[in-house]
Amino acid sequence: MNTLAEENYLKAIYHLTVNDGNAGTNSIASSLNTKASSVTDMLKKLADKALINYIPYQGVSLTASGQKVALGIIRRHRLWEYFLVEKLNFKWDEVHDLAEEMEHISSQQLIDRLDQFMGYPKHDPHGEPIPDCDGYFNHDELKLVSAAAINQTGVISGVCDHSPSFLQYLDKQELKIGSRITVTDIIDYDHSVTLQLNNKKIHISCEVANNILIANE
Amino acid sequence: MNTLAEENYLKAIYHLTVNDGNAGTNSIASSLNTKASSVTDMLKKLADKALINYIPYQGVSLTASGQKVALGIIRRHRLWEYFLVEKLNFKWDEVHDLAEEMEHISSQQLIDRLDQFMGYPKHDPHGEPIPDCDGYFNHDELKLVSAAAINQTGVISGVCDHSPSFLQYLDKQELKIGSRITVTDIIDYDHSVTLQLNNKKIHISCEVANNILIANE
DNA sequence: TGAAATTTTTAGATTAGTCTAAATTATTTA
DNA sequence: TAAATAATTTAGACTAATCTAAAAATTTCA
Ligand SMILES: [Mn+2]
Ligand SMILES: [Mn+2]
Ligand SMILES: [Mn+2]
Ligand SMILES: [Mn+2]
Repeated sequence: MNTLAEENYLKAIYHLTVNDGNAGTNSIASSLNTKASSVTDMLKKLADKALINYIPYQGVSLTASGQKVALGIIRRHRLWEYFLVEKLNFKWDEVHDLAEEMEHISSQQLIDRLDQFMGYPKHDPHGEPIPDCDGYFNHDELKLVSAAAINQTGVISGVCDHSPSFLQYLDKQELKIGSRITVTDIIDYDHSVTLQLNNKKIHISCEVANNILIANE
Repeated sequence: MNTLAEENYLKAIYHLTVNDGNAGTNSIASSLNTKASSVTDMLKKLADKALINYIPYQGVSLTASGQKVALGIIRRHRLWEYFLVEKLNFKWDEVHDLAEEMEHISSQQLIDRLDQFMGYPKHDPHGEPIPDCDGYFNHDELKLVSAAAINQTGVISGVCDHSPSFLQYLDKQELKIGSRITVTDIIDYDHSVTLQLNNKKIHISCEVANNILIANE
């Protein structure tokens, strides 16, 4: 089995490489709040275990088995987040750090029964897809609000920033997963966006628009 | 906060001292499957943190704050065991090792909401009392079946041995928490015991009788 | 009560994970 | 294309937790 530190590295590498296939030592270090030299040490261990492809100075990618481990951790993280919100009434801005701890409980049986108990949810409280027990999940086609055209309508289906302060701001604006919004105006000057939500007009900054994902209908 | 190793030591010391107030280095070592020299090292750390009273060569006891920490860990352990059995349909012989991992997730809010979600259970699947958030619990007056007299009736309310093989044996005999039994015979030769359970007669060894607790009515 | 046995502590190593500082390699840019 | 800059690795050290072997203290009991 893998240690807690190894699991955290694998998950970080997964997130860093899921779009562009390669991650550098520095980017891993900053995403884990650690130092580049510590990362180098760990990369050697993960390479020895055949969980990553590592060429010194050239960065890393996950091997098939490393990806499988990473997706297992992400599955556990998202299922626990769902559990905390749906069963224990936590708010969506309160669950991430707790799930960071809970994701390391390694029993396969535990997680599969938790999944069953909750009715096999497909998305976590932030709209992220939950991998099934084989690591498969739907790659939803989502678009940033900041990339939408005027008059475009969509359903809020995800957020890029999971920080409590961002999520609390969305709560205050009543922008939540599942809300149907229409982009009614885009200000040229600062790229801020006006949305129609039910009977309400909401004006959000470019930065906020850049962190909300909508599904086209 | 305390490390995982520190928590395991505190819990072990609690269990070793709950009856007789003092625990020695060797008994702690054997209950944690570690070596006496490792225990001595850790005892110094715990004493520095004022969690135990430690006099070299004289054994240890928990301080008030050490006991509070230990009871918090035991509360978490037993609540997770209850959750696993009642919500996720694990059997009572399957949950202990998993709870050993889960008990170290430290969020107070998590555990209090879990407690509420389950309706504030008073006992875990093995009949052990669950401390409340302040560490209080009922000290049930229980008696070993091996200490009962002929014709005594009681309700199975706890087990001393939590090993899967013992619990599976009890399942096979249909002896479970809540079963009303009567001691109908005690064999002088080997101290084995005959029980009446519903319409059935069950004969158990002295060793088994020594690990079942009943509540007098 | 004083040796023998037992228990406990100390001394010295080891491993995982981390750090700072220095050296090395790769990339940028003038 | 050769400095300058940036990224990465190496060297050496530290902490927590563990181990084995040896020393010291305590307990047992002849
Ligand atoms: Mn999260
Ligand atoms: Mn999430
Ligand atoms: Mn248990
Ligand atoms: Mn139990």
